[in-house]
Amino acid sequence: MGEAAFEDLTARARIRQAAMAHFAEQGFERATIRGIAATAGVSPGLLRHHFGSKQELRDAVDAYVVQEIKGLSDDIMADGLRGDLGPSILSREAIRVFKDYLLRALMDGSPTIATIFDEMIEPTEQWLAFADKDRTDEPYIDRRTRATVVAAMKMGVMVLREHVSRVLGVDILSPEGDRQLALAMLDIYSHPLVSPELAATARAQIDGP
Amino acid sequence: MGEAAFEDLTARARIRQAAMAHFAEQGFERATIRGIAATAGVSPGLLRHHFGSKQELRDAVDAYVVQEIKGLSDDIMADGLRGDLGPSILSREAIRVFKDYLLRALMDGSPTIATIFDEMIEPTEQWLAFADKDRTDEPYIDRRTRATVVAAMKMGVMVLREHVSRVLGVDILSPEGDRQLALAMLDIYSHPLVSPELAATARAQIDGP
DNA sequence: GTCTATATAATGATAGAC
DNA sequence: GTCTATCATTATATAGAC
Repeated sequence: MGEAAFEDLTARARIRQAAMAHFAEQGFERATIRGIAATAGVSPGLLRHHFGSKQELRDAVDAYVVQEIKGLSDDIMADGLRGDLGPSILSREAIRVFKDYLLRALMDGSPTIATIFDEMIEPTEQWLAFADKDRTDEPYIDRRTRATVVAAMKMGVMVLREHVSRVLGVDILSPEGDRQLALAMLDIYSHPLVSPELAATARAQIDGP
Repeated sequence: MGEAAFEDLTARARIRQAAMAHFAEQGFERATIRGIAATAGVSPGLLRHHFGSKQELRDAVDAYVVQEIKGLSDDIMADGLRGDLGPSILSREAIRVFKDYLLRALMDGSPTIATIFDEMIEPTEQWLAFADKDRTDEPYIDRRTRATVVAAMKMGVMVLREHVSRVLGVDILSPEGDRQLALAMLDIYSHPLVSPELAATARAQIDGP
């Protein structure tokens, strides 16, 4: 799905696509049925005919996005929704809409979309298990907790992409920005940001009082 | 500011406080003038009298929040809005509202609030400068870029706090959740997540093709 | 399946009295 | 400074024609 020409889609699919774009760009509240219908090239009435209400339309889009995202490889999931996808059924532009929608929905608190975050934990945990092999000391915090935080860190950068892009002077969703971000994350992940001594001090401070 | 009893505040201040809470919880769009007025215990008309319009009210709250946040120590800034504040003019609950508002505004794209993110970069850069002393290899990416990403990572965890809290089973804004989060971040920061060899391979993959 | 037209509700904005 | 009452707009929801 997603590669067919917009005009070739059924009205129902066009409405869904248009809704996804509008919700992603403007958020659920600001997006209007009229605006979505206009983009889809249909009347507001037809929107109701197919989806019932704005909320139900949102639910439908949520379910669709979850279904499509879960169809993507675990690679992408583990990568925190950033990184090259290579050959995919989804065009690059379509991917961007999915990302945007997902990030927006994550903050709007959609229960359906929340499962996506949950499913990012597992691969991250496996990644940490691999990294833990090189450790000499025992982790003070269980792996699942650390995996959750790491997953949130990776996704959080995307959520704040507007600000990251502004400071860096390059859109991190562009090829060049994506490359810079990947290199920066790689560098950060492969080097400690806090020395063992400092960590011990800070830990004592947290646990102590 | 912020410690005075709500009822003791002037109507104007109560409106501002109520608006901050409503905007933070529901976002700018969903929040209503009537709702804010009700929380503030005033009429919708008085809201207009003092602030002119909903947008101007938002601008006023933005400016107020920026002013208050910037009054806090650089420690907190560098800490990415998490960590203990110790003795402060702001009560713990008030801090939470500030955090919530800030995080929401960061995503709603307020230019005024954006400056807060920008000012987090500098202390993060200094932190990285300190960490870089322990490095043997030369960073592939300039410090400012890495600082921006690290700052976004830290803040991103807070932005996604709803999901992090759900997975961990504890509100990361609660004392216990805050503690767990601090320990997890400390552990993550003080250990490489990617080995040098793997990093080199990945880097070649990014830069190569 | 698709449209037009209308009803209903909510909201931001406004005017004017006290 | 503060309120009540009202306007004008907009958006969703609905009904019914084609």
